[in-house]
Amino acid sequence: MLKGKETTIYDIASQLNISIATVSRALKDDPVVSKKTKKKIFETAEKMGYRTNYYASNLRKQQSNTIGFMVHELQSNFINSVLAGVEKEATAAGYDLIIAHSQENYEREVANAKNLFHKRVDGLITSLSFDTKNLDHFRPFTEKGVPIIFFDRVESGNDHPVVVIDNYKCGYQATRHLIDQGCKKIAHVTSNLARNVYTDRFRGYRDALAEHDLPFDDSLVIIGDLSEKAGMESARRILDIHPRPDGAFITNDFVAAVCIRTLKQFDVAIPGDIAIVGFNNDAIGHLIEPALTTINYPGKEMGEVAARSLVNHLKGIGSLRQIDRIVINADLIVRASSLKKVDGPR
Amino acid sequence: MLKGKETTIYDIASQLNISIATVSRALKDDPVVSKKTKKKIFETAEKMGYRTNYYASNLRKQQSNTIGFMVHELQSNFINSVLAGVEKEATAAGYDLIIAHSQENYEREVANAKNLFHKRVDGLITSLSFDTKNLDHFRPFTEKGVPIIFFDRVESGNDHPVVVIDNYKCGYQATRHLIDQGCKKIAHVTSNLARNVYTDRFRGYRDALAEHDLPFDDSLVIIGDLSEKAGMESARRILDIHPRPDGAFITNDFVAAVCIRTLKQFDVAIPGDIAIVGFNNDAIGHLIEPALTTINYPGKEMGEVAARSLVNHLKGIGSLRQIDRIVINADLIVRASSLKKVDGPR
DNA sequence: CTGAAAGCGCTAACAT
DNA sequence: ATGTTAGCGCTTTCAG
Repeated sequence: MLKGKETTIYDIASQLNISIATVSRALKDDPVVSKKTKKKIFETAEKMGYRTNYYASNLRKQQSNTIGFMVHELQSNFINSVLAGVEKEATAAGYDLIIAHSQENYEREVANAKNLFHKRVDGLITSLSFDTKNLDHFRPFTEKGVPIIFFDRVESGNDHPVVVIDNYKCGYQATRHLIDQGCKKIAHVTSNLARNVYTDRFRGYRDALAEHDLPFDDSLVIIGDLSEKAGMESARRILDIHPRPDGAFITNDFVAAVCIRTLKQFDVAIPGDIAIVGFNNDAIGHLIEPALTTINYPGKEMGEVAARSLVNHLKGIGSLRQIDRIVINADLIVRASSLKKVDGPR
Repeated sequence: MLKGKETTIYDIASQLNISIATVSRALKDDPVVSKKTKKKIFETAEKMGYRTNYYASNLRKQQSNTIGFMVHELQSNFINSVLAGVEKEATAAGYDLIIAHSQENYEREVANAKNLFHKRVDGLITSLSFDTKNLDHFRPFTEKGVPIIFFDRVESGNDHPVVVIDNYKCGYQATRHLIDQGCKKIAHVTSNLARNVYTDRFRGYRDALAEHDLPFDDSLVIIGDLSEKAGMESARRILDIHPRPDGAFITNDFVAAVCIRTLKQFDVAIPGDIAIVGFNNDAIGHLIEPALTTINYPGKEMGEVAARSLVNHLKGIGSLRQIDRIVINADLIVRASSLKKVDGPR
């Protein structure tokens, strides 16, 4: 970016003996410029290797054409699906993306938010960290009127639109499915119950139990982070329960996969002894054995919807102000790991 | 970004009755400004809710503080590890990231390159698409002196530094390991042999065979893309070979996992009938059964190294000019899927 | 140590 | 349909 003088609209203008205003207009395809001059301008721009200086343009226009994407973790299948969706829509609409990840850490999230604010993103798409306590760090955005869309892990009761799935329903469905399969004692392996996604799934689990006259038992709820270690520990915790549960609803496919592996090592038959339902529909789900029953959580669609809504708002096509939440479809995918009644494939 | 007037250095200056130059200097912690004025300036900046206008700053300084990250695919474990590494280093050094993905498509890659060039990235980190034919679209960068670092999928014989693993050695190691396990007929499931990563692994495979007096047989080389469908087809191709291979080196863990699943469905014992080695060390590897022997391809480290090298070059600490390639360590991880001689863990 | 002033490249209101 | 011009907010000589 340093070598060789950059061509500017001044260069094009003087080359063609016209004014910079005309060049500027032509370059943005303003219909007010005649076809002929436009053509000349485009040609010489091309010839002279002109490239727009977005810094000058943004400075002048007072907008950044940039969307911030701040998430708790980048190395996650789900988040990456979302990112792919966001990237697709944002690029299509001519927006850049600045990404920041908080490594599940509140302090870092605050720092990232500050940074994105200073970078003057036009809008923000974000999912909260594990231990995010409050939303104060988003206040500057609100004050400047920078729209924020939360997805997946969201905080209830704020003014920002939210893109989510119906976690309650999914939790209910998953548990209900296990009950339908004849499970009487269903463990629930999950994560930080302060986060909406997990509370809602938990409520679904509880209500499904209640509606089918199964007792809720606190000791069946196993909480951990989403690590492999936590998965193995959860499996051991399940093994320590007597009598042993005959079903488990695990709110993360990776953890479910680790659990299944560990349980099998202890000669527990899946689904025979314990039927298992995961969550997310990661690729691992149908590669492990038995194939994992799970909830399909369509990240890419979620990203597309979030980005599209944000972009439309920014462009003045429709507003986010009227929107409280957008709920994306998510469904149960039944595979072998939960099928007690019918024989699974193979 | 529109609501409420932004505070500028002018506001701070007039508030404090000093010049904007001093404010500007203080804000970047220029040692030439006295401690006292600096303190005052920081305080009122904070109080007035000042935020740097990077567009003005970049315009003035003629640099973007932005790094482009252009890859063939965003929904890939490997790429995401790399991205995580790049993001970490770039953020630490105060650079923004613009990401673009080409969906394995040459035309889109060309368009993305053009876009990033126009966005004036200070440097570019990229991995080529499946069918990228030439590097012409990178010429503008070269001409302007914008440094490019290629990783993973690279084109040989260009002037840009490259961050890779020793694919040849890894291919050799993987094959050698299978030979050590007693395999006599080893299939090779891989992808587009025009891409360095796959050619090099292929050469390693061939040479390992040759060195151990095993004949090379063209019909044992199975080429496909990296999809699930391709994985299943590859497995069927293997099954169609008579006599059946007793080993397979598959250059992608996901494809390997699909192959294993499919082979098992046809009652082929892994590793008993066919020993298998994958590539990448994705998480699936140790969740499937048997656990997958693979090559650990450390994406995050690769991203970190690439970004750090680029950043250092941009900051003038060390230059990329002297560097042709940086080779990251990658090693064989032996798990059950290839262990014919010893019994694997369960 | 501080200030004055020029100018980075562009947009848009206002002319013509 | 085209031109003139005033900034957008910052950095950086050059002067003091």
